[in-house]
Amino acid sequence: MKYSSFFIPSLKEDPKEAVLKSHKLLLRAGYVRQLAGGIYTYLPLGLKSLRKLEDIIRQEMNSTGAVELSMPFVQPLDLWKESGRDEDYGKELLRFKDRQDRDFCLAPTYEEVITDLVKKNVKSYKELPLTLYQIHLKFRDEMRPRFGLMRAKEFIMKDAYSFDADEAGLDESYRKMKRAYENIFNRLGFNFKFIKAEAGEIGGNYSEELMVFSEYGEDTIVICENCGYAASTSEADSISDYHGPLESCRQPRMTKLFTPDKKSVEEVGEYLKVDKVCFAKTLIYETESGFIAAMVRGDREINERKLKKAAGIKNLFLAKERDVEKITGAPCGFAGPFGLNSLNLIIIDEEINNSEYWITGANEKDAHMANVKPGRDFIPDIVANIRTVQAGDKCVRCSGALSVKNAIELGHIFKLGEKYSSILNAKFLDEEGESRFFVMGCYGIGIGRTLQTLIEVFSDDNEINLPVSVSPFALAIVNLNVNDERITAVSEKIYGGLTTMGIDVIYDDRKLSAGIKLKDIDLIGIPFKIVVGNRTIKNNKYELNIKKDNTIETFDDLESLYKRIRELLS
RNA sequence: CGGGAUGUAGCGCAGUUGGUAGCGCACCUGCUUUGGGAGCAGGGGGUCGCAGGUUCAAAUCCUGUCAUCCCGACCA
Repeated sequence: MKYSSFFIPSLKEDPKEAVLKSHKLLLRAGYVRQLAGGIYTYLPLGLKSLRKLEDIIRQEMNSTGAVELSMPFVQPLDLWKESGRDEDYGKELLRFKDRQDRDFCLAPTYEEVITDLVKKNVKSYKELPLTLYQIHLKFRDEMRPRFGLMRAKEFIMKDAYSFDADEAGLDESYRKMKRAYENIFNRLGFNFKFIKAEAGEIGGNYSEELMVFSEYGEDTIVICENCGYAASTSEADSISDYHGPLESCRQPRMTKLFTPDKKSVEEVGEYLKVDKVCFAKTLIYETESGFIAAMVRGDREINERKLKKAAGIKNLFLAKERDVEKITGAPCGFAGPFGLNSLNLIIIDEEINNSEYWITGANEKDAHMANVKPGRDFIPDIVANIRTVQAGDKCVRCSGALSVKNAIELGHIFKLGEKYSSILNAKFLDEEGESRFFVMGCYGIGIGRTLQTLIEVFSDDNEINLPVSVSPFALAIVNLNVNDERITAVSEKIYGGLTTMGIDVIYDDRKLSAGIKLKDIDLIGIPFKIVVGNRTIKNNKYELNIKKDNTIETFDDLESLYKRIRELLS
């Protein structure tokens, strides 16, 4: 491909709408352009890269026996009403009407359509197991799309759906798919991990997320280097810590401390010169069944998901200031676990119960209470693990030190069981002639997000760096001076030679100064580069630049150059 | 949906107390250049996001609205 006839609108400066390195690079290198918030055009370069990524995924999917198809992006809303997800999905499901005034929606996912398809076309256990997949658009009307392709409203996904006769079959399909995912992400060179996850809107019995470690990931996950334990921060558990109480706090009754204008644990700790771990903080939450108080150690955060579960409630948010004042009789910042009005429940973290003599708020302006002892000074209704794991905590499995890392979710695999087949009444006949629901699984990979993550993880601030397998071109030839006949002759000879060899080459034949062309080629991320200029002619040697190692190899003749390239690309 | 920021040439930005809009890069023409974002000369390009209002006069002040981005909530 000649650069002059291709379309690569590269940008010299960072576009102001991008913050994330990978997002800036995608725009600067002419891979994508935004049309509206969360809606992108893939430019030729981005599309080439995307296709290569898709092919890797296709190969691995096909090798598990999965079969590709393509389902409609526009779907009748009736199907969603039937499954009940018309309501469940809420505003993320974009609805509209056709000219006949019939309701339709843009597909945020395809469980309904695939289940309907299989229901109508698969009748016997003899046709199972069956795994179907597709690679194409989904649309979710996100409240806040951001970071380029990382969280877009319209995005490309690989989604696969398995159909089995029973649970054992599902387990096998799931296992195969998980292995395919491992192959895919290993081929891409990612450092990743599967973690157990909440099933969310898709639902089902069991699911795992494929997380790739990256500083800028939107998710935080907890991992144990020692035993391999990994879980999302919202799920992770750690062994309760025990901090012995301060000697000075070991008193037979509570003692009031004067803490003028000191509200946060931070402020009070500094004022009293006491470590944050000696505090127990009390937070008031509003729930569907009234107000509750929750306590964790001063240096910790409450895990609201765990709190909901332990308290048996669904909705939870921090009480408004005015309500806190009503309940505690003091301004925000001085809440303690005793003498609380109109409160339904006090739930405390295990760590609070394990130790004694805490410092808490005194429910009085400018005062805190020391020597507070659970069971003596207040009676908790529930003791449970309601804290968020933090770095340094002890692993629940092996007591090793846990660390907390940011990660990006690139894949999610689910055991759905009979969730959709039962709702949509999708059945087959088993060996005994009995009618049974299909046992399903579903498996997704965010493709655009994966492409951007490759760039995020492997590139530096000014140059995209992609593995050869997904780079838009394998090799670039840069003609430094198209006005020089000798240089052009050599460039074109190499271009012809490599093209004949079937190598995906981009040849920069533009009438521009050398610097611009070199910068552009480096920016767009081509792994190998042959520069042809005066030096080539003078020395009668060919130069091959290997981007990954930042090295240059020189060759006396084209044969040895071609041989080396063939070697590098194999 | 709450909080915040920004909308001026293709891109990045400046524009003071209100007085008829500018810089860099890019673009076009010509010549000279070509191993890391070239030089000289000439040139084109704007409904200052949009709609109202105040004023003799609005990019500038006021009101509304739309868009984009960030934080949060939400979702995965």
